[in-house]
Amino acid sequence: MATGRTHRPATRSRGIPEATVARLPLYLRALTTLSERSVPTVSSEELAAAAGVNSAKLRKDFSYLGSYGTRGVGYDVEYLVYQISRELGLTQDWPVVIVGIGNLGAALAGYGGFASRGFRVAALIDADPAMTGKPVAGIPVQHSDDLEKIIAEDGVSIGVIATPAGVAQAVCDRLVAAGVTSILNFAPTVLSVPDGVDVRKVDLSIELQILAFHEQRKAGEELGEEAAPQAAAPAAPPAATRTTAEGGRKGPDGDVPAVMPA
Amino acid sequence: MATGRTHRPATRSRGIPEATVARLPLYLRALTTLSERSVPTVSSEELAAAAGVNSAKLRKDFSYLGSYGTRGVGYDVEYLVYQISRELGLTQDWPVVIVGIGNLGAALAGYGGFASRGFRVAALIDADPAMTGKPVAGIPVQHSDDLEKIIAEDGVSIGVIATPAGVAQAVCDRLVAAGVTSILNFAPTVLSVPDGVDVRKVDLSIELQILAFHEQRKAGEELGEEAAPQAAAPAAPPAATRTTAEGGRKGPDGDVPAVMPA
DNA sequence: CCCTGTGAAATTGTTCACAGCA
DNA sequence: TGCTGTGAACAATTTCACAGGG
Repeated sequence: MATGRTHRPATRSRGIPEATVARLPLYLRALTTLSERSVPTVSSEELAAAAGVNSAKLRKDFSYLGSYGTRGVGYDVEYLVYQISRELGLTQDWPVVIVGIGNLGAALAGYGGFASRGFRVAALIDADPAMTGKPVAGIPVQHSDDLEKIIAEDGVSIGVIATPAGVAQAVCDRLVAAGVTSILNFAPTVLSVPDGVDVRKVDLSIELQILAFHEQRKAGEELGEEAAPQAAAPAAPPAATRTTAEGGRKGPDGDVPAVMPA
Repeated sequence: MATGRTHRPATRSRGIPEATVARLPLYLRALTTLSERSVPTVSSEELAAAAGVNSAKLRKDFSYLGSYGTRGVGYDVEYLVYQISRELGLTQDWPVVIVGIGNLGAALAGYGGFASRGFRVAALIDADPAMTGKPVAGIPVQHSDDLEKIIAEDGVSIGVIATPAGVAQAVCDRLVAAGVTSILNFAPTVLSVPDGVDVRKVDLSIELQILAFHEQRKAGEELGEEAAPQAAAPAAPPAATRTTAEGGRKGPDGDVPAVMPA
């Protein structure tokens, strides 16, 4: 992902599959809920249901962490909460800076899920001088001139970018230069970072587009596909006439359910 | 994903791999940028770099859509923008409702990426009567009592949930009952929906936890793993003594780099 | 006998490498 | 000659199904 950074070259460390890592927080949340309800143990079936996955997958995932269950019984909730937390590194404190305190940055600053799981908002940073000193979610906003100093002083290694797309790469570069090695990017841009820096992206518009794709499919299945099969293709194909693409393989409707609107 | 809904039972439709669908918006964004700069054509190499993927993957992805490139030349930017937009269903208008107008909901309402790509914010809905009528991002907030009416009148099929976790399932149920078939969920809960309804989740805290995992790994590689290998496990393991898990397989440090702190 | 842990099979996704067209 | 399109090799992930401990 990101741009640099292949996978995890040498040092495959322990080798917990990435897909499993991505689900651990899900399990942890479900377990936390059970813990609050003082449920002592869960079966893989129950926990899987609560986390929205299937039980075989859950058991396989847990098998990468070790044998933490009891056959015939299930998993001890408290113990598992601890093990997963430790595996995820949540038993330690992670100071985080949020850069770009617009609506989104403010929402993130006030998001309970941050504080609850070992993450501490060390600083809110914004380039607008008018924001400086203004408290957001109880934390005073600092000016971006001090970014490097703040990161160094607090030993911040995780940065959240909630700025406009235009400045995201510049902010990213400064964060990385100052020592940040993990970035959560909300700006709709591809960030390029040196090897060793992790970037995760959250992109609202992409998620919606994926939904639209499936939504369109649903509509096309019920009826016989309609919704403007092709109003008017903006530019014609590359060079030559449309011949190639039209007959070449798929084209606008290669093998859709095909019913022909009218 | 979600809770119900297996994969896409019968009607495999055209069969564009899910992983490819998830990348199409990425390509589209890169292409749009090129289009704005009036670049006429791109090679798979260039486009891949702009989208942050490798070129073989990009070509393979495009091959599922059809043969839209020209050998020896590359892809026509405008034409490809159109083809991908159509494939994603962005050539039609998608009215969207956002439920829960807190900081996050407001950020979403004002997010440019929504309006720009065929998505139209049809309504903002909140349960707080004090919010009703108040304009957010230029759109007046409506009360959740009218949710069903709004959805029916505007023919909304995509809903965004930005409410507190506690009410997310209830909101989801109402949306689905009213006819919404795609949901983008920002609340930290697993939503359960009937078959045929798609749910995508965006979870800030999960992303951070994944970053923390990798961050921890990095720290553990440089030094010889430290950071409190296990301060004090909260509850002991299930029943019996720790024997099983400790010697059984992995336990707290099964095969970590192992250097022993002190 | 219930429920975990896990090999092995099935599926999905990625990368390679090159044939072939413009 | 340059770059797409794609079979085939490879890798990751999911699912099955069942051995085996409590």
